[in-house]
Amino acid sequence: MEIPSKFDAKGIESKWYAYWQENKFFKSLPDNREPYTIVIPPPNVTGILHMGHMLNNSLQDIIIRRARMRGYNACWVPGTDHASIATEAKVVAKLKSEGIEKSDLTREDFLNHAWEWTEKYGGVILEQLKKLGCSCDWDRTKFTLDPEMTESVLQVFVKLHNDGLIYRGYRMVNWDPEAQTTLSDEEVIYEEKNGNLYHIAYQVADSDEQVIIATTRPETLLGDTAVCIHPEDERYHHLKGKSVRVPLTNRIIPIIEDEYVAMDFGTGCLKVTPAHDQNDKILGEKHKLEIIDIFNSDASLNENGGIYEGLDRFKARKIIAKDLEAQKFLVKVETYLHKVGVSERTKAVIEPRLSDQWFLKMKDLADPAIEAVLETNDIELLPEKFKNTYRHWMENIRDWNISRQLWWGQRIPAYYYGKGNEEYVVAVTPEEALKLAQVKSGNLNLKLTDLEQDQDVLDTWFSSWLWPISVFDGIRHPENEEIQYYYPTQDLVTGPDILFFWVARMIMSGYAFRDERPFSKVYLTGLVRDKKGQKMSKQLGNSPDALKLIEDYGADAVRVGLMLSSAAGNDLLFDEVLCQQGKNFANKIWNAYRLIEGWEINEDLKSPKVAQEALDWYDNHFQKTLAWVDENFDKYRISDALMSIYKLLWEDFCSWLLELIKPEYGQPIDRQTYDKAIALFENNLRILHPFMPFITEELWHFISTRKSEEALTVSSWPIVESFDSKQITNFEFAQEIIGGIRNFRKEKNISFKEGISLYVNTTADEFNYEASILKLGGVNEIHYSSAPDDLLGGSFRINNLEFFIPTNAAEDPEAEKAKLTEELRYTRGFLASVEKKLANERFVANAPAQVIDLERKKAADAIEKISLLEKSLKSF
RNA sequence: GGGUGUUUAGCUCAGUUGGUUUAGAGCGCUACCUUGACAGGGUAGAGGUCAUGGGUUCGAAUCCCUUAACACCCACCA
Repeated sequence: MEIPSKFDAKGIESKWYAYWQENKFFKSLPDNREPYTIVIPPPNVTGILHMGHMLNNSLQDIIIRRARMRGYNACWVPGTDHASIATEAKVVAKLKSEGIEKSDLTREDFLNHAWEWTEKYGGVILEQLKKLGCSCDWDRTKFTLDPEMTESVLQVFVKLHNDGLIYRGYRMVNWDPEAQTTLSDEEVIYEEKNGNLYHIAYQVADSDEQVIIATTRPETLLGDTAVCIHPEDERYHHLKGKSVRVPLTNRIIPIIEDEYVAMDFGTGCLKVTPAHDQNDKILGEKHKLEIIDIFNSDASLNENGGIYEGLDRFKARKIIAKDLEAQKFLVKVETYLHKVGVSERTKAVIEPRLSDQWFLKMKDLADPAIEAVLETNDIELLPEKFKNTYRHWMENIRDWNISRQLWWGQRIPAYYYGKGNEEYVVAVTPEEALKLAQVKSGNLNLKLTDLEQDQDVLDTWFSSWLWPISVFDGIRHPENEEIQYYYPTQDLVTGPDILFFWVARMIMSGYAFRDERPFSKVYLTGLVRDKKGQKMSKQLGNSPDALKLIEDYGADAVRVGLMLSSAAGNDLLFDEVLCQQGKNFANKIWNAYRLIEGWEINEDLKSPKVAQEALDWYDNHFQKTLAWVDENFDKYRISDALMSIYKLLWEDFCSWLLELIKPEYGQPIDRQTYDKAIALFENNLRILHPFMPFITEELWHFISTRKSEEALTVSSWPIVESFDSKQITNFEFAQEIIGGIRNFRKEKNISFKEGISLYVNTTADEFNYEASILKLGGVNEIHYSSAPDDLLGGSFRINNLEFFIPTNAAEDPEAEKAKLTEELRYTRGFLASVEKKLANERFVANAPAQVIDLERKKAADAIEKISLLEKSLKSF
């Protein structure tokens, strides 16, 4: 088959992906091989591929492809997440654009719209992963809202509830007024914002005196139910037991004392609004204060807002500030930099709000998860620095608010049969709930229609924390073959931003529901930033279109581009030039094969010495590199592994090996050299395949006609054999000599085509790779002796050998002399530093013998070189 | 406010338990090469007081402390 002169990535990618799929190479079923399992971090079902996904999934693909080639039963489970708040927000926005309000729809209607949306856009991202080359077992694709997945979630809820770990509580939660739902603490991001600190005067009841209170939120004074001072604050001693009048209202509220108040902040006097602040709520409980909730669910003021009812909170703040000023209650306003919590999804400012929510107790779940990561090393976090972050969060873990006031998600399986706080039951199905309710209430006449299911759904992460188990149906059927075989999985590759959201919770669920770790290694990638170091985001518009990159450069090139500088845990500064580098690399490999393929084979030729030398060296060098690559893989240093393969192919294989075995132009090659070169090239393709699956598969099939079972993707990863490092060192020396010759030619302007002679002051037996030096140095003959004194030419030195090359033209003696003088100066300086060390008695006494010997050898070599240089200089 | 991490060539980063020719790679840069697989190429070269100041040691980019800058995480200070 004729190989095209240009490598066309686009043309071959879909071809090979289809081929892999048709042959079910990515499909995995339990068998007697050892499993190697990765579950994908499920992207949002309606999401589209961005740079973070590309990085993350390229890594997973590289790891799983190598595992497959190493003979493991490799299983990469794909899927998507329903992402309740994000997806619901998108659906609400879409309906709004059509003039439909969510509040006008029934729950059922809304869910129909949501499913329609999901079916339309869902899975787009999975198709995009295929374009990237991801070798997932697509038959296993899961969605967190699949019926089996949902059932698993509900079973877990019921179990945890029955174990007393899930409870219902009237608590202060983070309320997102835009999405109209609560958020977990992790979903709130604190942003530094410039706000105002309003100093407001509260009139002391039955007195002319005022107390000044500083607040950032004047509108909440409508919900004030006390003013608090520190019991030891002498400024306010006389106010103990008195009351104040809330400005703008006629309410009289007590002055209470509590040590919670910081005397040195603001005025040392605090207004207490138990309905709208976590700490105020605690104070309120302690001092049995009234709770006045002043907000509607959209954060507009409710009937408790009096004349301000109906106003949005920010509008109300402005108007109230104005009114306070008009009525002389506003003493002063300072600008104040403080942190404001906003919703991760909607960016709306979070409102602390009291409401009934479901919580999961975390302490008991956390203990085994702490032990696994920090004590037994059952689970390894890479890079290790995340252990500290993990420890801190886990040791201070708080109960998890798992209810969301949304419709898109798993509805909480709690069924109310009465109005009382405890008049509910929890069960996976309504039928089971009914039975339980009949027993609990003692009313056997209860009917299904008497039950009312909780309106809330569960936090998305309450389904994804089961992911490694539920994708193998291990919740519903803990003994099934799949979960027994594939669980625990090997690696989890994800971003550190979801270490708490997801990773930590999966670890907890793993021990809770299977008594075993969910994975053994967590590879935390960095963020993808642009080359200026800014985080890539839609808002900034600095994120390249992932698919366009693949289109422009090819999937292999983009993968290489991403991997070239992405050490674990380090942010990746992405620049398109990296993809160009990847593309150039693909081109290089392509052309390397074109060169070999173009050689005509002559069966009668014997293989030349230079080819034997070179092939032998490369064989050894390949083994050495392979060992290094394996070592880097074991340490999850994927970019280092790639870089050594990159250099192996580009420099060692193309620039050295191929140049050495290349026959003269138009001449045929011998069979032995050709076959060996092909075999070595095949090994190159094997180790490159996980990184660049498409081009390597393409070339693999060009090399010979192969049956499907001989596809590269299911071939084998080479096994490290022993290698002769002496040979490698010897060749490196030959490379230096060749470099010296090339440098010499350049300095003296001697064309490569012009053959030269070489004199060297050593014996032939000490000289390895002679044939290679002859060929790549363009050397006609080597004389193993010093050059005759009267011969015109120039010299250079490698280690303590002196090389001399005769030239026709007389050399510029001054230049030659200057060069020698400079070399001499350097070598003397070097010798001096070594001798200084050796002269130090304590060094000789304390350093290991090896180190001292080495220093002595350095000194001896330097002395020898100095004498060479001095001798040469004398001839001027 | 607390914590963690980073700081090595123009850029992005290695530097493996302190000693391997007075620091390495890739990219970029410079010079030369219309070489027959590849100009998306070849050959060679320049470029670093290892952030700062101190300390430990025979010996420090590597260990300890100070300072500075940056990044991230956590936290209820109105």
